[in-house]
Amino acid sequence: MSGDQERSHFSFPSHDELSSLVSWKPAGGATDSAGDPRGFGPRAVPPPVSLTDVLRGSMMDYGALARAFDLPCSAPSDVLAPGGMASSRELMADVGNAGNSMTPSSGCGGSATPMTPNSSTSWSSTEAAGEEDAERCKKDEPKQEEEVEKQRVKVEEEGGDTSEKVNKSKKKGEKRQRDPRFAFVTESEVDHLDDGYRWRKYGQKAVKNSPYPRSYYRCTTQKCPVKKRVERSYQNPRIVITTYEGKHAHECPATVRGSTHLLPPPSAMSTSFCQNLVMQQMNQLNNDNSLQANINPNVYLANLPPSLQQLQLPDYGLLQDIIPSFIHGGQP
DNA sequence: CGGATTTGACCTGCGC
DNA sequence: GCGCAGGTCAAATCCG
Repeated sequence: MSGDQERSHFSFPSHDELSSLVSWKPAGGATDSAGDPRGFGPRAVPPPVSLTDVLRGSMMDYGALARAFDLPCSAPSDVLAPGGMASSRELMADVGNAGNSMTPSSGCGGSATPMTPNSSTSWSSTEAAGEEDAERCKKDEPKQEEEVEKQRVKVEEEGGDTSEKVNKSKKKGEKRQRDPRFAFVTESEVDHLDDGYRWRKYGQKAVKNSPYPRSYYRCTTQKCPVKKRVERSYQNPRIVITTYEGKHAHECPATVRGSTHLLPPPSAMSTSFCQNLVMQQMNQLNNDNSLQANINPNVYLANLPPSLQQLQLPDYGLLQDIIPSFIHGGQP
C-alpha cells in the first residue's frame, strides 16, 4: 500500500545534497502509528521507516549535514547517510521557542523529533502550522520561555500526569503557556505519520476555511507532555501539516526497541542545531548573489514545489513563521 | 476487557 | 461584552 503514497519534490535551493542526507522510505503501507507504529523491529538493517529513525540518522550525519549547510562542524566528516532513495526529502528547522527564533538555549527542540515517514517533503518550523499561535506567540515571547519551563517544573513536582490539566489550574489572567513547537509539512496520503512514538488521539476539530479536520494527539508515554496536531492543507490535500509541541520525556519507543546504539539522545536534536541548519542555509543563500532574491519570501516560495507554494502562499504567514529571522533579520 | 478513537460539550484567548 | 475559533475533556463507542 505504500505504492506511491508519497512523492518527493522539495529540494532546497542549491542544496540538493541535503536530500540525500535526510531521506527515507515510507513505512510500508504505513498508516497509523497509534495502531502499530512498529514495523522496524529487530531487523538486521532496518530501513528508515520512522521519522525518528530518519531524523536521528540525520543526526549521526551531522558532519555531512553540516557540510551541506556549510556549518562549522567537528563531527566526523565522512559519515554520510545512505541516502539512497531521493524520494523523500526533508529540511527541518526548528525555528525556536514560541516565535523567539533565536534562543539556542531554550532547549525547545530536542524534543519532539519530528519526522515524517510516509512522506516526502517536509520541513518544519515553529508554528508553521499554527497560524494563530504564531501571532499569539509573538506577543508572548518575552515571558514564554520562562513560563513554559516553570510550568514543566510544576508539573513534574506534582508528579501526576497533570500536564493536560494545566490549563484548568491556571489562574485567570495568566496566559496559557505553550511549549515550543515545530511543524512539518509533509506530502502524504496518510494523516497520522509514524514517527516512532506512540500517540493517542484526544480530539479532532474542524478547521476554519478547511474541509479537513485537525486531529490532536498526545504521546501515550506516562508523564510525557508532548502533543501533536495533524491537519491537511486545504489547498493541497496531499499536504499534511504536523505540529509537534513539547519535549519527550523519554526515549523513542522505536529507538529503544531497535537501533539505539549509534543514536544520540533525543535531546541531541537540539533546537539550536535545527536553527543553525536553517539559518546557515538562509545566510548562505543571502550571501549568494545569484540567490539574493531569496530574501524575499515570495521569491523564496517560487523555489518551492507547487504544492508547497500553494500551501504557503495565501499570505505567506506560515513561511514567515518558518523563517522569521531569515526574512526580517537577514535584511539590513 | 482494556486500550484507542470518536465526538459533542466546554474552556480559553483574542479581535471587534 | 460578545462572538468566534482553537484547544481540551470525557463519555460513548469501537476494536483487537
